[in-house]
Amino acid sequence: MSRRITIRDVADLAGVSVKTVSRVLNKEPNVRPIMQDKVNSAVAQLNFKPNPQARGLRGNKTFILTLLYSNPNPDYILEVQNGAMEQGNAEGYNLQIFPCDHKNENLIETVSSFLEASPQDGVILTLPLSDNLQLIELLEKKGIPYTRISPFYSEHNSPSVGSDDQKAAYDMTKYLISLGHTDIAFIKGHPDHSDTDKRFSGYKQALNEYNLSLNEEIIKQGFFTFESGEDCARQLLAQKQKPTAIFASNDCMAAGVLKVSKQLNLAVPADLTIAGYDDTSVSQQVWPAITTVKQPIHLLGKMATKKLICKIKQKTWDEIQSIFECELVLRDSSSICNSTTN
Amino acid sequence: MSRRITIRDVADLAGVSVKTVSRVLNKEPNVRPIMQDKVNSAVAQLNFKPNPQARGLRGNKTFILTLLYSNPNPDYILEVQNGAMEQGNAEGYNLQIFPCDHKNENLIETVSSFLEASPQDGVILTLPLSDNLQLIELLEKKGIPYTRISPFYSEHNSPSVGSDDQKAAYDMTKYLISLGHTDIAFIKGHPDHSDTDKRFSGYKQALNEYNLSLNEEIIKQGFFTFESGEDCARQLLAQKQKPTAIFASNDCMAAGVLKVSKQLNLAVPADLTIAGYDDTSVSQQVWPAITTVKQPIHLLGKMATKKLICKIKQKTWDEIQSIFECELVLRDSSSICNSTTN
DNA sequence: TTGAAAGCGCTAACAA
DNA sequence: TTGTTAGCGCTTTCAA
Repeated sequence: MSRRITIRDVADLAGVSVKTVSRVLNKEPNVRPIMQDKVNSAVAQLNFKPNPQARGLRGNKTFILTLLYSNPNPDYILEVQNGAMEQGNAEGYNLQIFPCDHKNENLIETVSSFLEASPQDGVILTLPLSDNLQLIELLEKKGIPYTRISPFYSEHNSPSVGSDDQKAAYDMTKYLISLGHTDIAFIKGHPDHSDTDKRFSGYKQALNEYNLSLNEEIIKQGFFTFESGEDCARQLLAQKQKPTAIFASNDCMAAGVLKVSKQLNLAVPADLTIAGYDDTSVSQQVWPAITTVKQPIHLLGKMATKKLICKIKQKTWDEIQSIFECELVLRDSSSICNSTTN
Repeated sequence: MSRRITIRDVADLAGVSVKTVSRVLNKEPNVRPIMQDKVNSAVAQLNFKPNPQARGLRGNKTFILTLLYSNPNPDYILEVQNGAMEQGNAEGYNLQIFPCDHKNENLIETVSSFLEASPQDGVILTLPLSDNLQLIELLEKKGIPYTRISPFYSEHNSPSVGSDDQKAAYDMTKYLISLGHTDIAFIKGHPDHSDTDKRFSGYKQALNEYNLSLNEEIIKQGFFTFESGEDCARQLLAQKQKPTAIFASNDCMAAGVLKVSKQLNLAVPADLTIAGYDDTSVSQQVWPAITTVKQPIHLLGKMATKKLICKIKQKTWDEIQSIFECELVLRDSSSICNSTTN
């Protein structure tokens, strides 16, 4: 391994002072174009890359962003990671991850000690951490810039991005209604996730708009797990008047519903229409493939990172909260209602 | 935000020199216990955390490990990440991720420029990157310590960890044979992944041991994707003499097989036994749930990290390559062979 | 517009 | 065994 190229080497080669090189590298004003050219060509010639640690030490920066998450859905997390990476790298930041367990009693302590021990320029929070008030308080207290993905609470006036879950759930419900379904069951997500409420609201909104009454008997509390989907499906499909469609708040639970339907010899979609949410791989890999909602997860990761970097650089952004549209992905688990009662 | 606590504050409070504090922090020898106590209590009192950037700048270290991957399987990657995090954090390292695309023509350049721009102490490689000779050469040339997860090639004598894929595939095949199956089809994985060969070898080994002939007609080339599983299944199940069992090299493909079976009105497992590999979430969320092989992925991530840190610290490790056992996960997609021809 | 010098927080080399 | 000093590679301050 050869000796590291430093800013001094560049300065010597370009015949300028180190400060001038620094100015050019950091795009500071007040450098004559001639100087800039000299520096740039020296940089290129030596393939010089400034040492982030040295830059950080002096400027109290790290060029590291941390993604904090506690989410059992690998498809979701990986897509957020990819989006965050893409944007971060484009702007010269690296991405550090810190998976944690939101049910852990010592969460705050754990995160706090992590943040102290490993400095970073900013933090990205995903659900359900986005809504963890203690965590937000901690970040505020420490003065660490952060953005949140899909938060429910917006008191803190911190930048956030999200997708329009309510509208998507509304659209999906409307679609189910358009297929002729009137007994549309709903399986809610985990009460700790704020998504849960938004999706449920969209469902209610659509029913309301079409003058369908809200039937508490066909609204079940799930927990975003496959098993909870099964449980709810068993309850729903054991009722005298079975729903003709079940809208589950995520794909895992929808897959659970599909399993139970098959066990009960119900044909999907002929006897029962199923809809999920998230467009995770399982929704494509079961049969029939599940009709679902696709969130722009990659984009959320990207934009959260973009906003975070703006905040770090003290630049302003038009909107504190940006909401992106989801899209319906129609697959084979949904069809026109065949029920004789309708 | 208050001023950062530095080693000087600790030294002042403890009434010693900064070097003594440094010695205690780094567990260097030749410090009297009395001094150690003084320093430790000052550290605790001030809640002092050394600045990794400053330590790194001086010692040419970063305390950052990078996980390099290019793998379409989120369950796998996230589990590796978690394992690597767990071990890394325990030893004072942070984990940076760098997802890349192994099919990208500029992969080497991309990684190279990433490595130059963002210094780290070591790199962990997962498949298929573990077998990318150019990448390995790059790391060797730059003198960056690395470990590989599940590599096939071991020329480079670098530490690696892996699971015993051949044995697991052998065990699974033997299990299928024990159920009375003799026409056991095999769907191979992507030719770029070295896992593919190991799994196929295990299959062949078992057939051989039980004097079952290798029938090329029921061995198909898949690509680890759901669609390739479907394609292979369609070919296999269109043959005059259908296999009674299909062993797919991963769960995605097994899910594809399951879908096709259902489309063809074959009952699983009554008419067809299906086995997968990887124990990803999809294997549990389809119905019937798929019999599969569980790799100790979390452990692989952990051990790869542990070995990497040893290498960084120039400590030795007994074995250059550690192999861990997989386990069979028997679910509902496999049963005793009912075929009348047997 | 440019440069010299100081210093970010820590550790290595050396001195006491 | 302990302390002093220099310096890692960069940016900031201030002077030219």
